Amino acid sequence: MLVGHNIKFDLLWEMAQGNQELRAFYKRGGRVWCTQYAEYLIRAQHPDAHMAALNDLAPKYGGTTKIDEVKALWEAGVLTSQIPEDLLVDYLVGTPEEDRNGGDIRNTELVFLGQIQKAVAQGQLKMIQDRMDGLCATTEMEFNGLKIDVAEAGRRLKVLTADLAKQDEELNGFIPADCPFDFNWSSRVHASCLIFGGTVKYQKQAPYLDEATGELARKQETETHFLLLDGTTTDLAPDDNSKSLYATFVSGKRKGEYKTKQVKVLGEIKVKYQDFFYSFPRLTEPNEKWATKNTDGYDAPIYSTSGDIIVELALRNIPFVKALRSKQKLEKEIGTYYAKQDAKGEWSGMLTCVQKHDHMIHHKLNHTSTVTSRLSSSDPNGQNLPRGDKSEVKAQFVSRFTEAYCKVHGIPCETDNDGEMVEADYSQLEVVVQGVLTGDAQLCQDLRDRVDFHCKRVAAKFAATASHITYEYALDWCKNEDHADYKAGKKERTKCKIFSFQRAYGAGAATIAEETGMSLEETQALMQAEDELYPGVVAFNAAVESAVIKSAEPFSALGDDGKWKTYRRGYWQAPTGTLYTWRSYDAPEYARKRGKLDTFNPPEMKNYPVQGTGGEFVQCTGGRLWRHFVANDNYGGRAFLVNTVHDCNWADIHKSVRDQVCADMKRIMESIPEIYNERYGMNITVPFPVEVEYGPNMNKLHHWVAAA
DNA sequence: TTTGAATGCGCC
DNA sequence: AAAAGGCGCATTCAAA
Repeated sequence: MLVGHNIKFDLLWEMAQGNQELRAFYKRGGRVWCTQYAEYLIRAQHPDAHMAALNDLAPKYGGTTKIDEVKALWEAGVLTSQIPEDLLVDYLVGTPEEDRNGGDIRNTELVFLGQIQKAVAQGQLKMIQDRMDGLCATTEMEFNGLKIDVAEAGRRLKVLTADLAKQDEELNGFIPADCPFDFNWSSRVHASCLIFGGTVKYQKQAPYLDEATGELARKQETETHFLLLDGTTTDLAPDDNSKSLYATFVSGKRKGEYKTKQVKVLGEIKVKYQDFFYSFPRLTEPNEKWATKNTDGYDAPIYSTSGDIIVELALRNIPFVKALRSKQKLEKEIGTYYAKQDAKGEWSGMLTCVQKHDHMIHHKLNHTSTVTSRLSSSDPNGQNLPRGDKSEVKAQFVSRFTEAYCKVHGIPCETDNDGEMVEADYSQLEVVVQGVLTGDAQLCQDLRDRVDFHCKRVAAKFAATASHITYEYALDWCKNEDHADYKAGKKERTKCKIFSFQRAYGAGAATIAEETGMSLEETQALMQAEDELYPGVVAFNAAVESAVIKSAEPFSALGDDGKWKTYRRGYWQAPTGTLYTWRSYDAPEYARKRGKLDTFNPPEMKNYPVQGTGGEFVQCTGGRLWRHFVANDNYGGRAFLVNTVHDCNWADIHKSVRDQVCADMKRIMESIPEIYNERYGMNITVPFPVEVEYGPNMNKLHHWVAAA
């Protein structure tokens, strides 16, 4: 076993050096243990344990703190190879006084040994081991990286930029001609004032009154004047009539020359930045719930101009809102997923992460940054790329198996790019996980029957209200395009789909009614039907809540009002061993009156177990996938794992291994019941169906079907 | 000029 | 009588 703190860093270094021993080590069953990751899991993903430093952990496990000298050199940008060797040795294994049994390595060892004890005591060892293989998988994904079609990105960026210019031109026609400041449609203040009326405060350089004189302030300048005999001065040059009034030198080197004097005079009118106000008339009535915390120049509320509000305004025939919505979308897409230069010339956006020499992006997959044990991604975030129905960004993500690449690596090649991208997704992962965790008999049966949950809810909704319909009828109504009233059925299904997600995680009837457009009564009826249909879910949520309250310990924290108060922190442990923790928050006013000062947040308690366990399953099978790829030498260098997004894995493959890779990914990812029933003694009775897609880029994927 | 809060939006 | 959750990144704006 290789043990290290944030070991991904060291593994990536070794891989970049071309260390072949590492692969051999893995092949013979070698494992890793990251003390940073283990600490995070042992502490139930408590925010304090996110990306913890070894320096902070070591003293808690009987170790020492790092030698500051080395740390200081690193922070100053000195390369390790440039640091004196004896200093590095002291840093790594301790000083001679410590018998060379100290330093970073001893600290890591102490932390590791302590963590093993804790993990065993808390029933977390298997879970941590499985996640460590998942860590190897993401390390491999980061190392492999994502290939970007830079030419395609450039073409798309040009099109988007031209479109944006068009929207800007249209929008600029709606700025009042007398607007005295630089109107910015991206400014929430400007947009709100223009649409809903309001006063923009802007700064401009302008003259001002001098407090001492009451006159316009002016610069002071000095001028050279002629001195007159009466002691006054003048800027007029002497002429024949006036020269007798001017003073002259009567002796010395300058004898006969006119005397001069430096005098202070009022110069140009001074200006300074001052606040000015410009009011816009109201074009349309704002909804008071759109008010933000911000105010305009006269302290009136600024209203949100976010996407959904702009969409709502479009129904009111406001002439420019369509262009404004287009601009918002284009700026988001260009700025976040392509590239943009700000006023200072700084570049931002995803394309700034593309390596110039090989057009690869090596994104980060972070294991210790969420409270639910999910992964996060950054630099760039590979987990929030716009979907294909929204944007073409994903078309930039292509295969690395170009003709040139194949030539270098001795892989046969028939076209200019023989590669394909593969995405393997769990279907409805969180619903499946809810079945596993709650054990609800009906939910599990429905999952085994591969029921369409949204259609089932459509049926339940109508069963609970006036007209009764069967599940079979709902299925036909909502999904059969030939059904006489298919359009209405599809709409009903969409509403129920929104309902499902909101309901599952604790949204209130009011929120759901608002979101789905259903009436409050309709929503409540559906919620009740749901509880009756799946009583195990209700019981499970109650059990989590009672475990949290039972385990809760007090702690102090700053409240919303800036005062230190006592809150509670409680825990719940999943059957896999993963721990979850929640803190309480200030109770609402009515509860405080009855002496209840703090409460736990039910939506958080409902959400973490499902979201976290889903993430855990994906990481576990990610580890299995990685082991499989290692054992097969990445299919002879023809397939690479490259990304994971909460319920899916991506691979970059040569088409010659497509069927094999797709079949293997599907089989391994679907093996969750076998893994957890054997290794964890669980009793999972529901399938984890995986759909596999492949295609020339991540925006053009087709379903893969196993050969008969 | 830098920093942090607020807002908004991309994904699951 | 309250409550979908989890992220990362970009922009604006006010304060330091």
